[in-house]
Amino acid sequence: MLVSRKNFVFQKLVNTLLEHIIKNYKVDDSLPSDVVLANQFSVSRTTVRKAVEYLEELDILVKSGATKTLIAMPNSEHFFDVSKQSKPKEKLVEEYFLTLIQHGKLKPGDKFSELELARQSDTSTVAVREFLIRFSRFGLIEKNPRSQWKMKKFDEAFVDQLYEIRHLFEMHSLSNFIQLPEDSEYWQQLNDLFIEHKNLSLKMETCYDDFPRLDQKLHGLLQRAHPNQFVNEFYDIISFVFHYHYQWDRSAERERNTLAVQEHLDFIGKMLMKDYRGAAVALERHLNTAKQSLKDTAML
Amino acid sequence: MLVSRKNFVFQKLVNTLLEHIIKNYKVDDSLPSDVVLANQFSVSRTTVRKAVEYLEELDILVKSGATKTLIAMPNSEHFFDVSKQSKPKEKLVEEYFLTLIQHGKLKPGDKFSELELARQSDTSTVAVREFLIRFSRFGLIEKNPRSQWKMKKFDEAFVDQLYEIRHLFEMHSLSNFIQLPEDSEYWQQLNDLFIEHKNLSLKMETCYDDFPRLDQKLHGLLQRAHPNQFVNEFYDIISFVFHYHYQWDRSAERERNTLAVQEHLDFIGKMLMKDYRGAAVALERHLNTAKQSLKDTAML
DNA sequence: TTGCTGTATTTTATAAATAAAAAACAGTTG
DNA sequence: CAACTGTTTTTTATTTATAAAATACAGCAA
Repeated sequence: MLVSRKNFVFQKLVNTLLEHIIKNYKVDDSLPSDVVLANQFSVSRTTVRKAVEYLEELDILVKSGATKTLIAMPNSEHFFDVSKQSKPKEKLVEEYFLTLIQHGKLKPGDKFSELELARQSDTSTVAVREFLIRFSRFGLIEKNPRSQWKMKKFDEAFVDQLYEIRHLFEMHSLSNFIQLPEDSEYWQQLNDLFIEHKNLSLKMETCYDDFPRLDQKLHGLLQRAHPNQFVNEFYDIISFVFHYHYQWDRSAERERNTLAVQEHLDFIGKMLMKDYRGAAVALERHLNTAKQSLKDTAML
Repeated sequence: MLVSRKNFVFQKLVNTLLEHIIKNYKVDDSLPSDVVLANQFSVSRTTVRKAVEYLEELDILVKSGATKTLIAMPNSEHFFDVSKQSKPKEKLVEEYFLTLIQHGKLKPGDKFSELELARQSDTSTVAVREFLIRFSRFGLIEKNPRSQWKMKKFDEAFVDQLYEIRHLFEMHSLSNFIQLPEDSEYWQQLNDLFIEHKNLSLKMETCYDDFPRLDQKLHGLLQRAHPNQFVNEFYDIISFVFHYHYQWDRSAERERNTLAVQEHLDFIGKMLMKDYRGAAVALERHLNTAKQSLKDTAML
């Protein structure tokens, strides 16, 4: 099972090179130098050379000194079958791990082993380890040396602290947004978003699961208007925790989202009317609802 | 050079066990069961067994079935020499890496290799890798697959965003502190801290490098009064970045700290007088000074 | 010079092997 | 049956080996 040690970068380069040739060259044309190709496709020259060598073997081009002359157009046979190539390790682990969580196989307090994860997700322990270290910044898992990883229990203090920061950040974003000049493009975008919310609220019966997208969009807009990498990173945590807990309790999802859309509408509406105080109150109410509903779900 | 693969946990347990015996037992006493010992010293029973076996070899105790009888008191010869045991890998890497940074060997924009770091710090690439991943949450390093790590360049936007959050958090901490009941112990602690600042300000000529400790203490106090893990983590970043940049420019350190102490005094003083507005203004001023001085140093 | 090729060296990613430690299992005894 | 011991199985930590890719070096030609 040496699949993962295969020369991915090489194969991918060959494929892009073939495509590139088909699109931009014809027989008898000559290709740019190694260095140019390496820069163009963001790989090292070593890889370019190997790929060119390979194309020579395929009788697609001939190389003599500095010139690479195209002698035949590539066809579909020449491409590497990339479909069977599994995704990047990191993605594999992540997907598998999140699936476990979403299916409730890993609940707060549970322990799990790196080795097991590696086997199940068809990756190496190293990949697993690196993912878990990265993931641990969400504050949902922890480990002691020589001992297994453990899902942290999710106590009320955690939720309170999380929402305390969220409150702080969103109020801050709000106050920044309000100060945007009248002719800023973001006001238009906010208006569009208001309409999107309005539309969704009309067909809430069927499309209630479309809300998270809008929620994401609203946050994205506020972030673009006044970017801050720390706020952004924090929001990753928020939205993960959010998913983490709602994934296995969809019971009240429609009601939850219906309410949330209404609160968003209220909030955005007040903003559009430049009613800062009103918007702040609406936001406050929204955050409180969200916090409470998270608690209700998580602390059963 | 198999040093690092040695049985650290085992040796440490033997030593603590010997100490424990000297302190609490005498010849002919019998020791508790494996399980009890394992729990008491937070190791697995496997390790306890190996340690007990080892003590038997040393003729310190005899085991027959369930009873472990002490037959001789341990002496200093029996202890493992723990001094030659290098610290935990993680610490080693961390120290070496931070030293590099502090000596200006790694400046923004520089690249460095895991292998090199592993060699220099006398650890494995795995340990290095794990440290770097963990460290990357500070946002000071980054890497692309198959490529080396790189010190991020430290632009003005980063400082602005950092201080934007700091501003938000510290104002929040302030407003929380002000709301503490009159008889809260924290007011007393704040008062003590005020006096400490006052004392330091008198001998600033010589003890100016004592300021960071007080700064840390002030933050610690605010955090204890109203704990929030996210704020805390963020402050780690702040203080790291702070060190990262001042370490190689101590030129104006005394003036910087003298000013900072004055600003702290102003700030704490206003708090003690319950002058919320005044304290907020003082804090604002302090943060601006800090930000500006960081920029002056970092953006040379 | 500059920009290229060919070759050699380094480094990262990955696998496989193994020691140390933890955890699970199976009896035994009071 | 509860608590223990002796034994076996798993798991983590660490090292070593190697393929893939990136980088550095040396020399050549315009």
